[in-house]
Amino acid sequence: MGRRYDPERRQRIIDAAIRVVGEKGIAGLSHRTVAAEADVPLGSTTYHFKTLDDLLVAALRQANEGFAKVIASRGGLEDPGADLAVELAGWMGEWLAGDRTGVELEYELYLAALRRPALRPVAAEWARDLADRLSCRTDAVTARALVALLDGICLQVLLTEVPYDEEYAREVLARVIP
Amino acid sequence: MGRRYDPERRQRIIDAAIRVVGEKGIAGLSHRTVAAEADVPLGSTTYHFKTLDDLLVAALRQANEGFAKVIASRGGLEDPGADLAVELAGWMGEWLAGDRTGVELEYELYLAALRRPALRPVAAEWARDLADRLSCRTDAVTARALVALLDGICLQVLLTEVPYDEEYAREVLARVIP
DNA sequence: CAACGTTGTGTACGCTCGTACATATGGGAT
DNA sequence: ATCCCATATGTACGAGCGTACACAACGTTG
Repeated sequence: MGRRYDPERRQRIIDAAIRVVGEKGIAGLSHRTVAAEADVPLGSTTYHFKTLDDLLVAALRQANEGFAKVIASRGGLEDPGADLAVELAGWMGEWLAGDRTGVELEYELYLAALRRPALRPVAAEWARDLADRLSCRTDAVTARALVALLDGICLQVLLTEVPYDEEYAREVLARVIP
Repeated sequence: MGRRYDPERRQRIIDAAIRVVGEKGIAGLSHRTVAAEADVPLGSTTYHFKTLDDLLVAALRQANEGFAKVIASRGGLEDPGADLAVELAGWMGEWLAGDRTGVELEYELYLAALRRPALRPVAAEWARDLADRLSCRTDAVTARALVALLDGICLQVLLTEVPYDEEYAREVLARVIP
């Protein structure tokens, strides 16, 4: 038979799932579509991931890791001298101005936790990680509030197609920081 | 043949769609499931709503109207003497403590706009309406920021299963209000 | 080298789905 | 009274779905 003992098979399936969700959304994700995208037979996807939720958990976790890497590479928010509101607003603008598919992918996976309890631990982990990262620069309550506000602002842009206004974001973020 | 000339047929289909989404989520919505829930034949749903997006638009719009009514009935946020942050935090706590199905329904319909452009105008309308309502009590920038923060706080509660902390909400909402 | 268990593969079953379409019905225009 | 057309209905088709399962390949272990 065909290719055997492919140790990265599982990883390639996750990558394919992320591409599929990015292109067609979670609604377009099925064992068959990932199989086709990853160029593996159907049985291979059902073997590695018994349910689609399992696959989604793996995909969301990997997407989060990629996102964390992007943050880290961009200075990492560690400079205690810089203005945090300015930094966050700039970073959000950069993110929203970039590849829209990637942004939608992240948020779709994140928001899917609303109806899929299996994804909630991963979503919670992600929110906590970001808050922890901000905690180096401010207190815990403010960090949580900043995460909430960032999410809310991003959602307004994504859901209502109102263009991102960096000055507005800077202004309201600054108000939350004591 | 069976029942004819049912002028409320369309409305009953929308009501059924809302019930279906509330119980099984958008993923469980189909012409067939709505037809069964509304007790009408399959052809009736496809006749009144050519696509599921059409049906979702109608459902989201109706859900928004119901929500607006709830706000209006609860004092309406019009009293200029009351503390706005306290009012909003209390109202959010009441909403999140109530029927979880209803809360999830609202947010699922709202967030679905991320991947369904057809829903975006309705989502935008809803966000604008709420901001307008708040504008009686504060300036436009603050109103928008409050909507974003409310959304972000609700999402944290819904996605991560962290219990709602009204005191925290009051505190950070107050910071946004100049 | 033989038995075994993990990993990979192909296929088929039963189900639900959106869609199309032929047909029926009766209110309103003429 | 007659015709037209929006409304309503039932059925059938093809596609895609999750799942199950028998079988193939090969590293590991004894």
